[in-house]
Amino acid sequence: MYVTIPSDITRHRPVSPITTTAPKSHETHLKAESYLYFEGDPVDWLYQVKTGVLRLTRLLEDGRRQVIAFGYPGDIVGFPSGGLHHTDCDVLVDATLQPYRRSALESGEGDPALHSALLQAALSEISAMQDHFMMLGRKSAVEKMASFLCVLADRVGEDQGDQRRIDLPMRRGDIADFLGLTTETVSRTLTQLRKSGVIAVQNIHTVAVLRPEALLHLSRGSHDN
Amino acid sequence: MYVTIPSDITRHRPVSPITTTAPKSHETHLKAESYLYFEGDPVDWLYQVKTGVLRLTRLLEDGRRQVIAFGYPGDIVGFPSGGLHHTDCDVLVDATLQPYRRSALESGEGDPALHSALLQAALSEISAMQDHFMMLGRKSAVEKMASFLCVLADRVGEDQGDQRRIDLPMRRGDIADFLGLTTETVSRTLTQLRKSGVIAVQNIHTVAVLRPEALLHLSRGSHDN
DNA sequence: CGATCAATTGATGTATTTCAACGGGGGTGG
DNA sequence: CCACCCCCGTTGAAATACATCAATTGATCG
Repeated sequence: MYVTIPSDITRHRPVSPITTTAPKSHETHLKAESYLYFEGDPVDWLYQVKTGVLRLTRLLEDGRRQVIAFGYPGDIVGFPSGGLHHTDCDVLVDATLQPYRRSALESGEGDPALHSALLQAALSEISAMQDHFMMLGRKSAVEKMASFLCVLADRVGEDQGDQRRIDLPMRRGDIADFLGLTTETVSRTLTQLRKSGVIAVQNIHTVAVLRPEALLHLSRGSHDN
Repeated sequence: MYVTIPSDITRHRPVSPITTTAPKSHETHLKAESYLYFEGDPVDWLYQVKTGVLRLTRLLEDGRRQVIAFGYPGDIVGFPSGGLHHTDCDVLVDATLQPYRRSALESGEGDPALHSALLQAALSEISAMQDHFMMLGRKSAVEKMASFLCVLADRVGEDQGDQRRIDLPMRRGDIADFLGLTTETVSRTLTQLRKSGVIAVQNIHTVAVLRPEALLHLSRGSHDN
């Protein structure tokens, strides 16, 4: 999951379960805290997230970290480059994964539909990452947080009465490393959004969106509230 | 071209001319200032840059801009998502392009080798963009500029005596929008690098790397110098 | 040669980081 | 079962990197 530009045009990229002849039997279950793969590992499988949440990270020698993406249901993780993984990937929330052979993407012999679906997923990935560039490079802290919450609300928010509830299984530091901020700034920005009545923080891992339009405006940088 | 992490392992991703049966006759020539495609255009062709430099940009409603990438020889541009282009692309330096049908990537009928090469290019793209995330989200201005110059020196630098000459055909504002900075900061950072003897600015569009190791250290954030 | 636009440099402002202290929630061990 | 502890999140105060605003220089072109 990347922070794409909220726009009614680019709406909802196909979070489709890849429909294919693949047998459901091979589904993999992983517990929180466990690692799916490490940077440098050879890629044998790609995975589509069915349930749960993954975290893809990249580390700098001096300890600085970038959370590349969160893996939410529908996302496909593990695209190889030079046959290798280029991030670490671990599990934030117990997850169910549908594995696909790397060869299904790269050679595609066997199941053309699957091959095509994986290819399209890779291409969507590129596009989504481009949006994410814009966010990392050009947006302020509030805009980043608002954008992040918008995307989450849209993708995995759950209706609760008339407001939308968002679960944040990751830690503040993960959000920070995802958005290019510090934990302190993430925290401050959340309280700021809370105090301005845009969201409510029900507990550390749950926020509710009280004024969706306001949140969207903030994500776009409309400072005219 | 993205700002990848300079590492002796990840060295030089295959900037290979796609070797295939494709006839050279179809090469396209484009003059500087001209546009190759716009955001929203349907994708019919992908292009491998043979000579020249392209600029891929994405615009925000309020005018903020992100330069997604520069297209240097070896790079492939125009990966579709949902069949559409998601950036604008125009020409910085007169360019020669080798076009490939979108179908060569997506259906691959006809030329399996070409299909595979384009797919691998897309996958490298994802990996390179992940490195770029790290740069945008976690690096300081000096680190960004140093990284940028390192990558350029490595990819398109030309030996000049014992130092390496880099051509910067783009404007300062382009570099800024690429690295998530302002033109002023780009300018100041360049003079800072110049005054510290790491580079020499021969003219607005040409810098020479005087101390490559120092530049590399700076790009990594080694502040002990 | 003057006009124009980009790049540089300076002065000032500010958003975010950094450093530091505090508090709360959850788990563990006594 | 309670107490303690540890980690994480929050909040505050101070520092700073970068942006913003503004003026000057420098290049390019008719």
